[in-house]
Amino acid sequence: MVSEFMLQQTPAARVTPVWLAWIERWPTPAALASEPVGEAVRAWGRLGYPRRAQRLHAAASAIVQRFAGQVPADEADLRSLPGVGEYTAAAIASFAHARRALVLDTNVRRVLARLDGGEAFPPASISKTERTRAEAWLPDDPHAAALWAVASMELGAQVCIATGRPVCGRCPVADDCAWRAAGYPEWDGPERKAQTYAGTDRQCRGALLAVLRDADAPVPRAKVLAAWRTDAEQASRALASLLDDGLVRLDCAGDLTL
DNA sequence: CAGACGTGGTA
DNA sequence: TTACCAAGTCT
Repeated sequence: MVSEFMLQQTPAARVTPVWLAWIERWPTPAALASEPVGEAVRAWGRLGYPRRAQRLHAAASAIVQRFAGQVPADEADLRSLPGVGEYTAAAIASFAHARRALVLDTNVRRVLARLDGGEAFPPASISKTERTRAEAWLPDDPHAAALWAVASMELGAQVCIATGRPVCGRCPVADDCAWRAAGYPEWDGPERKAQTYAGTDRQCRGALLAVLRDADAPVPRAKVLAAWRTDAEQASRALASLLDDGLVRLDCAGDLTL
């Protein structure tokens, strides 16, 4: 569950060291839930999207309170936890509990779009067609389904990759691939819009939060805002949103902490 | 359903 | 150097 949270939109290579330290420090949901959420945000380091740390901490608390400290195996129960969406619930049910679940991440979606759909990429948002298609591939036996889930995801991550040319020479189903058979037609769907970052509120929030993550004591407001000199108004607004999100808190002296 | 939400690696 | 994007979730 911890790894799945960390892997949401974050490459595995960057997750590994943080995950190792996290699991050693907090081996159980109860261990994590017993510490302040700010410690989770700090331990999250530079993985990005720090609200995931906040949600993981909240999920741990919910597991202690509602599931006797045990990570649930049922998808609906998993979905009731903060930060656990369609993908993560299926992944935990499948990988951790060997349940039959539709694990449809960006890798599997791409594999099926090519293998079955004959297109270079899946649509921007997950469609009914994709779920139906994926369901048809999923074996009935739970253990076989769980194996299919890891295998299809890994195939997408290592072989049927998003960037550059796929490594079809190492693909076990290359001969069955509709996209390959069609001669690798270019993606003709809507432009995949580049995500901007420089100068955004996201970058600003990250800069402010980094100050608090690296500090071992509460920091005066002015000192936090000084981490974003380019636009004082933006910094002020970003800090307000961080406070609003609960990622940053005000101590009794008026200083800021995680 | 589009847009917000971090960060860093690769081509 | 810019552009893309990486095991998504929430609003």
